[in-house]
Amino acid sequence: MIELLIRKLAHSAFLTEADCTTLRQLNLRTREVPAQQDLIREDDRPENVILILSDFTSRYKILDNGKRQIMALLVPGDFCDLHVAILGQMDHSIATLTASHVAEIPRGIIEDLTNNYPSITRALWWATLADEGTLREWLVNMGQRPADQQMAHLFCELHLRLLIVGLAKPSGCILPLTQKDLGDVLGLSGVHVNRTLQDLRSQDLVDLRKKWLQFPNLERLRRFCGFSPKYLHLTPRVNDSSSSSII
Amino acid sequence: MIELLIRKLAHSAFLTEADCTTLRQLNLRTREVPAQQDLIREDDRPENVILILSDFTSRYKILDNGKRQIMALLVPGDFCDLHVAILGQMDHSIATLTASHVAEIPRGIIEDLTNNYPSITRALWWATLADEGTLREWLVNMGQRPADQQMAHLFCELHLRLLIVGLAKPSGCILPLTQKDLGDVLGLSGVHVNRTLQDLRSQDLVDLRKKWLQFPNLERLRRFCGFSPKYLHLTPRVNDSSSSSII
DNA sequence: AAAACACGATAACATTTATTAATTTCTCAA
DNA sequence: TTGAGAAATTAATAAATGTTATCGTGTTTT
Repeated sequence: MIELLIRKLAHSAFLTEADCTTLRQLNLRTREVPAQQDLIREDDRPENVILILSDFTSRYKILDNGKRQIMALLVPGDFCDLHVAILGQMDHSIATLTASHVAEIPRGIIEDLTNNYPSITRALWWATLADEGTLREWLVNMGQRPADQQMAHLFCELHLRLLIVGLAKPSGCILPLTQKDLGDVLGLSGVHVNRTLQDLRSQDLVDLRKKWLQFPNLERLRRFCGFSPKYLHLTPRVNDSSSSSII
Repeated sequence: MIELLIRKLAHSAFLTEADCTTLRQLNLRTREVPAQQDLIREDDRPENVILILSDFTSRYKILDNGKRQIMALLVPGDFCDLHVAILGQMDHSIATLTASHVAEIPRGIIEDLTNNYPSITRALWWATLADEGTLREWLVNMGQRPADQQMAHLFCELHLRLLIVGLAKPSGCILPLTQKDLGDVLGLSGVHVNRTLQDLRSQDLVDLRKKWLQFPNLERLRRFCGFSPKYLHLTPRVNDSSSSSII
């Protein structure tokens, strides 16, 4: 299971073979969490760091008026709360969208890693900073792109992030969100998500059915929404022919 | 000038008196930058860390279609790029909005601080993480709040951030942005910014004229937009009566 | 002082997106 | 297998926001 994390961090340009060995020796206890369950709640002071191992998880906030904004989608290999250690208190919640497997890593293990393995530390930093880049890109997406391009952009991003951890095909990937969930990610109503999805489909850009996202023509899709993955800060790995062509 | 930074970091709950002394001994070289000038450009690999000393600066991205999204407003006491050291390459640009004073801090000084002063290090971490919280809140703002509340929320945030560094009055603060700039922050057209501003004014919530933001009734404004500053992670300072009531 | 220019205000109109509600399809549990 | 609930679809209408264009005001430049 830790392989997911290794595959992801391999794109940071910092991880060495020795680091991989170190990580593989970690003994992770995994557990299954039902759908729509909070992993961490606003105001919590989490003691452990949670690593997502399967399915999708969301950072979200719910406003006084009952509206929900999803601020991040976490996919396998992502950490929930690597950064909260210092802050102490969560200013938002994290919940599964579907039933998921997660690992809880005691904070002590993380501290040991950051104290003794500088390149792993740098890789973890990199992961946090890539998350930040993603957050900024979502803001750009929401502020400046029309609904269809915005949605297409999100799909391109998720597809690439899943490719990196070996969980997508070149032609498509899973998308276990309801249209309402998607709306809460994009800041759109569920009805408009539906309309937009059909619009993308009619343009032969995206075909979403039964939680599977299919891209008839990925290149065209990326051009359509101006997707440029620079903000994910991926470093192509030299010794992996399959991933060198992804980006 | 470093006092600005100290005042800000004092809200992190980590800074000691000794830290303040350490910071005061830094010898900063400041320079003035004209309006609308890039401090850092996309793809740069900045060698120094830039600290804002006066006026407002923006993180932004420009899309293929020419639209600009401002992803952050930096106010005096904020760092531009504390985090890019590891990432290496900027995925966005930073530009002044009006003529500004900034200090360039050699990376070596930052490294010295983080190597030898753990509580300063934690305070710098805190600043980065508060930035992240702000970014998330902007996303919530854009996705779920109508234009008037969204704008009011931005004003409440800026006012509080300026209060912290001693640059605002309880009743208002400076806002050196054009309506177009505001639109690029909020994801609204310039025309709609104008409409919304008048709307807020007619509700006696905000009065913006000549770059000065006046709040006839701050409490009502905060209630109007559901402003809750938890996401800024401010720790009230015990020995400062003026700031303890701000939050 | 005059000219050029940026900014703000206003209006008319177009477009996008939200809301509500009704209907169908799908999924999952009994 | 069936029934109940969730999710997706569709349509009609309303509301929010964008676009374009014009005009006035103030500011900077010459």
